[in-house]
Amino acid sequence: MLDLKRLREDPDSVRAGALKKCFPDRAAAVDRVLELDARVRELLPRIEGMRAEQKQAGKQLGKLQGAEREAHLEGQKALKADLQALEQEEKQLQLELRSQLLLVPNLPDPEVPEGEDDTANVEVRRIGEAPAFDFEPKAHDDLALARGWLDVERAADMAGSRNYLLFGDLVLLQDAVLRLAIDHLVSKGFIAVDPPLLVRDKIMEGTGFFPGGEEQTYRCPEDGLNLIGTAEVPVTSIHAGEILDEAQLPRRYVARSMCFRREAGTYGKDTKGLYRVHQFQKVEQVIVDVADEARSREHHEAITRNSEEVLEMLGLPYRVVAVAGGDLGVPQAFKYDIECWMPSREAFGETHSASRFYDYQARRLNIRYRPEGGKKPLHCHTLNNTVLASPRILIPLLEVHQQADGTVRVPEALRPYLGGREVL
RNA sequence: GGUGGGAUGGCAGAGCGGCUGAAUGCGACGGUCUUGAAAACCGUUGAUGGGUCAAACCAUCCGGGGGUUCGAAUCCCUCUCCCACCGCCA
Repeated sequence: MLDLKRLREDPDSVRAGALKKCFPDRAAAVDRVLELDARVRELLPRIEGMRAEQKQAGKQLGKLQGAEREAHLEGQKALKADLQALEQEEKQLQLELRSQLLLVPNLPDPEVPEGEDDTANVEVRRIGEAPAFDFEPKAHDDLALARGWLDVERAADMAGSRNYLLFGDLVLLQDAVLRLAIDHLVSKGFIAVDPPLLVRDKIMEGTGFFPGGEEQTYRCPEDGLNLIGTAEVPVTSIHAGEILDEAQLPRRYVARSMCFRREAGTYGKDTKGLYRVHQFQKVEQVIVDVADEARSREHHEAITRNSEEVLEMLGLPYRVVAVAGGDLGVPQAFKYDIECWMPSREAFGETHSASRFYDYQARRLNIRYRPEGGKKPLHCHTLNNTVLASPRILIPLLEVHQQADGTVRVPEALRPYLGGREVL
């Protein structure tokens, strides 16, 4: 969430930010927050004054005896009743204030492209060439089906649409590519994490997915738990409520996890193949560091590069785009998507998403650090990026490296993970 | 699932219902000493909100929520988590 002080001092830019992100109703939350805040600030001094009085008088009461004590007691009881009424009102206001504040989106950075949706995204760079085939290339699912690597019909029978069964070498390939991704990040000093996949509501709220993302989430209300849609959620929350030493920062984590998404409201969209599915595996990188915008920006470039390096090792052509305001989520300040070339689509398809948040998530999760010199704790900055998500990455991997006979070339970097095999 | 014990400041760990925002130790920070460092010694050191140019000052916070009381870290209820043992089971 945003700093209430900042919102108080500069509501216009917060409102403008929400509009740039195409959240008009959330821009309205800004006004609700201001109104509630004003009422709290009017009420609070009165309550504090009364409490001070109660405290003082109470201390004297402890020393009094007899009739004097009785008289005093009456006054205290009356004060208590008045105070309780005001406190009740204040509590209500604070609850409402917080829930409205949670709705206010993070401010988009100035360089976020204007625009309503992903058609306004701006290409930053393009690496690699779309492959030219001297035969009729297959789509990944047709290829996989022909090789007995994929079955969507039986998967749908047991689990509904947008599910899949993978078999044989494709399973091994998937494992290889995920492991390559982890190893690459570990070699850069990231700490490998295996996080919980079911998390509490407040963790979903802390990372900015709730309120708003409930529809996209598989929920277990009996237990108050939710299946994560990305390891960003548990990993960013590792240090929730803590005050870290500056010397411990930055924290760099890389997590491999299963991810679950309901994909509500996407009926009929991307129904073919393995592009949009309900469960998938993802290797995700997360950084928690000091509250320094310049450093956040450096980290953002670095984590984007990390993922690009993996794509380059895999021999996949891709481009990086700066995501437009209307395509940004509530908590992000800026986001790069990496899109891989997918021959069957004759287009780039999103495979990665690198975001920086500044202190927006850290404020919600209350992740702080103590700056060198023992000064006041500050809220950290957080960032994250996909390293690799499968089965989506299998789309370009199969399609780009396919051969005329239906086999698939294994990129050199992957061979050690597949027993040295050059072709699948 | 059952029973018992526990949750206090960055960490460890005390705490008769009013004199406790909290002893003590560690750590951190500042200083003395030293060529420099270590050790030793002295001092400072919780968070949040309000307030102030900055202070002073005021309020709140002892796992979360609720209650008893004029007054709660301290008593009661409840939830969560941790630890131990029993039962059950991958």
